[in-house]
Formats: sequence, structure tokens, C-alpha cells
Amino acid sequence: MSPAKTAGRSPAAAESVSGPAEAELGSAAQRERRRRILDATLALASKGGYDAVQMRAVAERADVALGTLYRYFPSKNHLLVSGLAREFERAKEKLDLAPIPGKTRADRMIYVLSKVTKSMQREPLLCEAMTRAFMFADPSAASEVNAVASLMEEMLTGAMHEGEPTADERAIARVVGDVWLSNLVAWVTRRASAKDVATQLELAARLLLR
Amino acid sequence: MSPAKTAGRSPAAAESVSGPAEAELGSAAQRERRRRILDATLALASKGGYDAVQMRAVAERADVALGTLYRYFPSKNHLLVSGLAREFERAKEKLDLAPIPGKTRADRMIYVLSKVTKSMQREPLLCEAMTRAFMFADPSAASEVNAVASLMEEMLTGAMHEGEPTADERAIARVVGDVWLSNLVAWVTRRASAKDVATQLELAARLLLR
DNA sequence: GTTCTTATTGTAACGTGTTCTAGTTGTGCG
DNA sequence: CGCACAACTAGAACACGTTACAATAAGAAC
Repeated sequence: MSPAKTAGRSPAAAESVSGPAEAELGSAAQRERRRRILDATLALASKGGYDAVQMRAVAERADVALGTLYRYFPSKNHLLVSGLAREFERAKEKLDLAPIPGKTRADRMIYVLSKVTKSMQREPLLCEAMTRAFMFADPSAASEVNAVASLMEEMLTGAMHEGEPTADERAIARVVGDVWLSNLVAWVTRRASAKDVATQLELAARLLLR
Repeated sequence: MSPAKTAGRSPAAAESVSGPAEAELGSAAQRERRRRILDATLALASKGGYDAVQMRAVAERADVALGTLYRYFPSKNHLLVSGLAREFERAKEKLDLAPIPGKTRADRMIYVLSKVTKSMQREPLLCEAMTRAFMFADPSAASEVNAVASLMEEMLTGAMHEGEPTADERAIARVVGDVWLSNLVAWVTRRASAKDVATQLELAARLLLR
């Protein structure tokens, strides 16, 4: 496969749906641009939430033209969900560094949920931006959304025990993830307090993993 | 309380947050306008989903001026979530007509979930519009969103048994509702099939109510 | 009725996501 | 080098949610 082939490819449409990975973009300059764009996105989101992530502002801050931004991320939601995916990857790496404390599956699950939730709540506006984009995303961003969902599932199955989870365990992890997401949305819209969220998640985990 | 008091009030800001009800709008003409607006909204949503619910189109179809539309519903999301609330009220009334079949709490819960889910999936575009608005709504629409959430909770606690639910039961109902919402979003974005959703909901109900 | 207040209308304008276009730059290849 | 071709840039243009405003209509108070 000649280099020309990769060069001739749109970075955004790099891989088929849920392809190998998004890391293998064409040139170093392109990876660099992509990184700058996501950095700009997260910076703006941290400062002003969903509304502050304006495509013109992202482009300017990332030092790319508006058209280029759209070549990399076909919509604002793609952009924000990709940002969320990057954050989740980091969170997962951090989690994978040390074994998860807790005697029971439920305890460990609650530990992970609490860790991840708190880390998102530490940057409320960033959390708001990414959560709303995730929930609002249309089918065209399904692959990005799925990437995030998969990471979440891995984090949660990883909380139960090391090694491969069973099919049942994966299903339970998805249920827990669903509850987590809904509660995050409720927190973001100020319909639930941080304590509400913690309580609800603990309850769900204990019931599902008893 | 003189009639002037009611007449001098903006229909949209009719009641304080989560007030008595939205049914007690000023004049008959105003209730009529509100109904026409919601009818237009649902009609457009059924035909073309979230994107087709354009404020100008809603106003024209409901035969009100754009400014009036905004006086009744301060944003597109308020509008769609209010539409969802109306649909939920109807769904709940229908459910309340007959006792819920099923031997166990889980069975009845699954029955209700399936009923409600299927009724929403019957109009995919309408479902998409309302679901996305619900999830995307910002804090300013919290009261509308809460109204929907409360209806859902009532439907689900009602599935467990007649009469007042315990605090635990309400918490469980909320968890089930969270799972339901997440799955609806996944279905709307075509990340999950109708069968996926049904399976996941049944699993969640059985685990939570065992 | 007259007057005062509020609701409604029609329309223009603004902001931001998205698209489009014409020109420029970078890159691999003969 | 010079060509081919895709990526990038700058900027205009468009669509739709939202706001603003002047004029008119409707309704309450008297």
C-alpha cells in the first residue's frame, strides 16, 4: 500500500464504521492537527460548556480553517463525542494502572462508578458539553458514540473481575452504564445533585450485582 | 383572585416550577392555541423527526405568529418535551384503564415497559424528535423534563402494585426508567435494535425486581 | 362607550452550525 | 523540475433557532 493511498484519504472518514482505530491517521501533521482540534474543543468546553464550543472558535484556536475542521469532524457532535472518547481512553488507562479495590463485584463497581463520575464532575462545563453531545448525537455519529459506549462497558466489566467477562456480565455492565448515563444527564441539567447520583448508582450496582 | 390576574400572565410562565399543572392556562382561546401548537409539533415530528420541527413551520401550521409560539414555549426543546409530556399523559391514562397483567412485579414491569416502548416505536420519527429533545434539554427546561420523569416513575411504580409505592420501590422505578431512556436513545440512533432494547429491559427488570 | 394593559401579529435582524467555492500549499512521482 | 491531486485556507453564503420591534387586536376596568 503506497503512501499516496493514505494521503488521499479524508481523515474523518479514515476507517469504516467501528474500524481498527482512529489513531492511524495519515501524516504526522494530520495527527497533530487532530490533536490541536480536540485540545481546542476541550478547552472551550471546559470554559463555557456546549454553547461555547463554537465551530469558528474551535477552528481559530486550533489554528485550522473552518473547512479543515469539518474535514476532520463532520459535525459539532462528532467533535465533542470524539473528545469524550479521548477523555474516556485516558480515564481507562488510569484505571487500568492499579487493581480495583473492593471485596465484592458490587463494591468494585461502585468504586469505578464513583471514580469516573467524580472525574467528570470535576469539570462541570466540560461534562455538560460532552454529555449533551453524546445524548444528542444522531445516527451519523453512531460509530463515535459506540466507541465511547464500548470503553464504558470495558471499564465496568473490568470492575467485576480481571479477564474476560461472561455475556451476562457484559449485559449487566451495559445496564449499569445506562443508569450511569441517565444520571449524568440529570446531574448536568441540575435535576439531580451529586449525592443523588451517587446514591442512585450505588443502589443500582448493589441490586444488579447481588 | 380576579380574572385580570390570570389574563395578565404569560401562558408559558403560567406556573412556578413544577406548579399545580399546565392545564390552567388563561382563556379558552389560549388553551386552544396551546393545543394547536402541540398538535402541529407532533404532526411535524411524526413526519420528519427532530429536524422537521422547525419553529417557523410549527407557527405556520398552528396558525400563530412566531413570537406567539415563543411566548407559549420558550424554546424548541421546551416545545418538544411538552409534547412528550402530553403523550405520556395519554399513555398513562390508557395504562390506568385496566389492571396490569402479570404474576410478579417483574412480569408486570416488563409488560408496562414493553407497552410503552412499542407505542413509542410505532412512530419512529416522533420518538426520535421527542427523545432527543428530552436528552438535549438544558436546565431551563428542567421542569418540563421533570414532569415527564415523574409520569414515567408513576407508570413504573404502578406496575409493581396498586397504591402507594415505598421509597425503595420508587428508587427502583427510577433505575428502570434510566435504563429505559438510555435504551430508547440507543434505538433512536440505530445503535440498538428493537429486540436489543426488549432484551435489555427484560434483563434489567428481572435483576432489579428479583 | 373610553382607556389602559396585555396578547398577538408580521417582519426584520442576529448568531451559529453547516455548506460551498476559488485559490493556495503540500506531497509523491515521472 | 513540473505534473497531478489531495489537503488546506479564507471567506462568502445559507438555514434555522432565537430575539427585537412596531403595529394591531382583544380584553378588563371604569
